[in-house]
Amino acid sequence: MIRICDWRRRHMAEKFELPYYQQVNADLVYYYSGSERCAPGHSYGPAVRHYYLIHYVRSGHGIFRASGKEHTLRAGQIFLITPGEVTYYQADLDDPWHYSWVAFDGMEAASCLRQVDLTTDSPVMTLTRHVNILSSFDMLEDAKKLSGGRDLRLTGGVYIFLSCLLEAAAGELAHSESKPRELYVKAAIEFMEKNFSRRMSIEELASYIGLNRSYLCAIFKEVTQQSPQQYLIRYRMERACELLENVSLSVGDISRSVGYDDPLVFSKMFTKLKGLSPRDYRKQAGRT
DNA sequence: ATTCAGTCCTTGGAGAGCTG
DNA sequence: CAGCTCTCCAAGGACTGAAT
Repeated sequence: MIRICDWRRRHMAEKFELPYYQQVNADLVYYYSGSERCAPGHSYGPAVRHYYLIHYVRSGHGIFRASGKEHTLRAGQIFLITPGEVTYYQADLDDPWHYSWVAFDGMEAASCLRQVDLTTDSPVMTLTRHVNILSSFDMLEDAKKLSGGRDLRLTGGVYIFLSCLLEAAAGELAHSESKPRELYVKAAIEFMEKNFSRRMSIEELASYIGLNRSYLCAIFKEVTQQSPQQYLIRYRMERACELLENVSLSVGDISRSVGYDDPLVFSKMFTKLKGLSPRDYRKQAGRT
């Protein structure tokens, strides 16, 4: 869901307990963006942000400190600042960086960033392949000049920027030499955990990853000691157990919520894995 | 609504072969 | 040679219709 934002609403939101994006139910919210050719030694922090902030190094060098680690960065690299984290960054004295940034937040922000493996523990990403990151920054700059539809265009710009990152990450994945199997499996798990609530085939999963189905099954089992199907079923049943605690949902409702159109098939699978039927599970949990 | 049986479809895994 | 695709086939999961 896209909602229009402006500084007034954000200001009002800060008066309440929930973050702004949660109050407006927004998946992604644009905060600000820009770019700068830094002077030698120019620095920021140590400081804390309450939103996500991504910098893309266009040229030059600099350092980024977060979570007790220092990263030396060069052109083509990205660094992420996560909400609540104390960070510090500084341009190189001899070859100061020129970078662009975009700040955003929202309920889907963390999920999107996880998909490209940008997290608090892994805040740096190197882009070795050509991507449209620069044009997405240009688009954000153009959007700022609009008189009508500015906020919508800026929010769209955040989506485009993140899609460029995903595109880049996919390119890195395809060309990565560091344990690509684990990366494929990780991507497969993320796909399953996002789509478990609908009908999904392993063929579709393999197609999404860009691998042959048989080969994906082989490496998935090699890494996780279980097949993709087994992983998906177990994940669905764990989610079903959580849903069974909500007595207002029927077994049929839960069945459909975890990707089984047919409650009978769901019940059979649940009984097989958990040793008792969904109804008995709910009874045993004392939630009848 | 539930159960059952028959059928169809999907999956996992093995092995051969291709490619850079 | 590693990484991957393609093909094949057995097993079992999913679906459907009939019976209760």
